[in-house]
Amino acid sequence: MPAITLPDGSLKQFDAPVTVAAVAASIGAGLAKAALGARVDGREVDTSFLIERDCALSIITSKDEAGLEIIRHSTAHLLAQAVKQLYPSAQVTIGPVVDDGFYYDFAYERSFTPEDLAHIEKRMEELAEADLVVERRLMARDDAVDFFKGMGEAYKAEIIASIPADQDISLYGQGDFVDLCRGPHVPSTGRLKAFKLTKIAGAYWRGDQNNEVLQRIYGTSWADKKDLAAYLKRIEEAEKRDHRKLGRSLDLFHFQEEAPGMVFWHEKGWTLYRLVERYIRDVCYADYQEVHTPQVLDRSLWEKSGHWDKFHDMIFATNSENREYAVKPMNCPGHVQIFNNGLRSYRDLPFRIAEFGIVHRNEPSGTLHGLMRARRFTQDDAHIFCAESSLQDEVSRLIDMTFQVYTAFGFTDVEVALSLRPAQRVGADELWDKAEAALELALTNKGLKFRVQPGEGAFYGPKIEFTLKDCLGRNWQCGTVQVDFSMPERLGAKFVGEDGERHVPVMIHRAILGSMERFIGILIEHHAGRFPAWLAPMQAIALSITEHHGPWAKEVAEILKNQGFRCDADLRNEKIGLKIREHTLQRIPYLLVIGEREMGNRTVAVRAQSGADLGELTLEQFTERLRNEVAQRGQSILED
RNA sequence: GCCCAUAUAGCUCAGUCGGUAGAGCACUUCCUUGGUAAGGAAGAGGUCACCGGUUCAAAUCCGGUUAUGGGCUCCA
Repeated sequence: MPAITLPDGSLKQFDAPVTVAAVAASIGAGLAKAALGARVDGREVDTSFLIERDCALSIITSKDEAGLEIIRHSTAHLLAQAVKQLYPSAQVTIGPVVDDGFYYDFAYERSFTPEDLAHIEKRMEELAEADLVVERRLMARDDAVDFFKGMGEAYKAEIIASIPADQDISLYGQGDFVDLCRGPHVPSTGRLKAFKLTKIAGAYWRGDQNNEVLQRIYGTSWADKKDLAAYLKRIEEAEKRDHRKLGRSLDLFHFQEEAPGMVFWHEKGWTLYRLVERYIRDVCYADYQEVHTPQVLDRSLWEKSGHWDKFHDMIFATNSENREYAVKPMNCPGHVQIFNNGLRSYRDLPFRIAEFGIVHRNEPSGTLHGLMRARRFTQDDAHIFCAESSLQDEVSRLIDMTFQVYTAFGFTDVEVALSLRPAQRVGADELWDKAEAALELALTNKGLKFRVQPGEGAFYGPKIEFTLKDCLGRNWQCGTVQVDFSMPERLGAKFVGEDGERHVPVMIHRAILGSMERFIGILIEHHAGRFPAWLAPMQAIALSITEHHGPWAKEVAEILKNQGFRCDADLRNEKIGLKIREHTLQRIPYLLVIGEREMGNRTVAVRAQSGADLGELTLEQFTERLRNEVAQRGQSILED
């Protein structure tokens, strides 16, 4: 006789075991229609689930995030069913839910084409239209293995075989299709109303590049057509902020075939770059010695550091006069040379050196991605040589610094991860224990949420990683703090301790932005090219209404430039409407319109990026406003 | 590096069945001297990414290379 507690606290009594669907129906016809699944004492189940005991129940509908996941997961099954019907020799593998959608991986003798995708989608619509009932059943593991093997589904059988032997396996069937699945799923395929297949891609079986390539089909699925349309619109809008598009339209940079993965910075892009660089120099290098080390170093140094062994595939090597060189892929060995140049005392620690270090890495061709993943990039790199005892304090300061900087540039959505010791590593376990504990404690003390990634650390030490998102929500690692037990030793770094003996320092590698290029790419997308005044390559432009007003427009631009503002004048013989349109599209923060009245009063009519009319201002009034805005950079520096 | 797709004027893109290339914007010149998101006219501009093949004939079909885009793997 189950007594069911509903989310509002009310109690429902039943005389006999009931299904979730029946409970939903007893509450209301609308809910019965909307129910996709339920949470029974926290566990997600289907609407067909039979409730036999007292429990807490909440019905899941498409309004819940969990409901959307059920819809997406079921749409993945619908995809698999359609593929099996159209291409019977295709084998199914896995089909999980991802952000905003799902994918399904198939093994098939050829690649799917965009035309195939259209056929598949059409078949999915037919299957949804048919409103097939989705049924769950249990099977013993070994029986399930035989069952799928019998169907020729080798991959499924392999997956099931890796599940512990004593566990039962749940299968979901709809029409002629059966799939291994934990569930829950929608009660029938008619609940899937708004989906679209979006792309085809290759993906390695079990994510291992030594395995065969499967055909992955991505799709998106929503509660209704309106949500689907909104999603597609959102993606379309996001694509407009793509830094590669804005890089061209705002004349910031370009790439070309002769230098794949290497940026040609144009004047405006380089101005932005230098503004970012200046900020980092002011804020992050204050307690550091800024240095600069050679771009090309003898190969033997890279062999000694261990980089040659580990990274020679991506090192650009060169030789000249019978010597072999490597273009530096990292700055650390160079920095160790500076530390080693002279005898260091414990009194010199922590010894902090920083460099805007230009590195070249011959990244695999398929991984390049505009500014985000380049072959030549600049790290806001620094290395701290310190005693083990000050490790935690240094790390703690670095975390503060990282958040201070991200906040100043307008980023609040920062993900933090802690990567721990990998299987292959150097250094004693006690060292790793201490270093991992120091990093973890530093993060915990800040009250930060972070993801722990076991086995993901560098071979030389654990690391903290900070990631930011691009316009399509893809994560890019930017800042990093890494502890290194290996390189100081390998490259002979030593200091004289209080005891008069030589000791090997611990080395911390850290970058706040990570890569200037990547960070600027994300910055462009984050602001959609509409930079705050302190970052805008061009802060204001004086627009003459007719050629007659040119002299004052020119003078305005000169006066502002002399005060250190980034300003220009547009004196072309064009209508003011055109000039406003063009410079608005160029995302210049302030347009200074100059006509008869302004020339007479020695003023400017100010129009903001937003289109807002700020009225007629004297140059003193305007520059005060601009100066205040630029000073916000300073404010974000001061806020701790 | 792997899978798929793409590459036509400075940019965005058409180009049917294989018959030697088109638009809009930008550019140049001229007209227009104007008040908050495109004034008008004319002109110029392409070895259809590159290399090879098929064909009487290739932007178009086939193969290769390079680059780019989306994923995978890897990475800041």
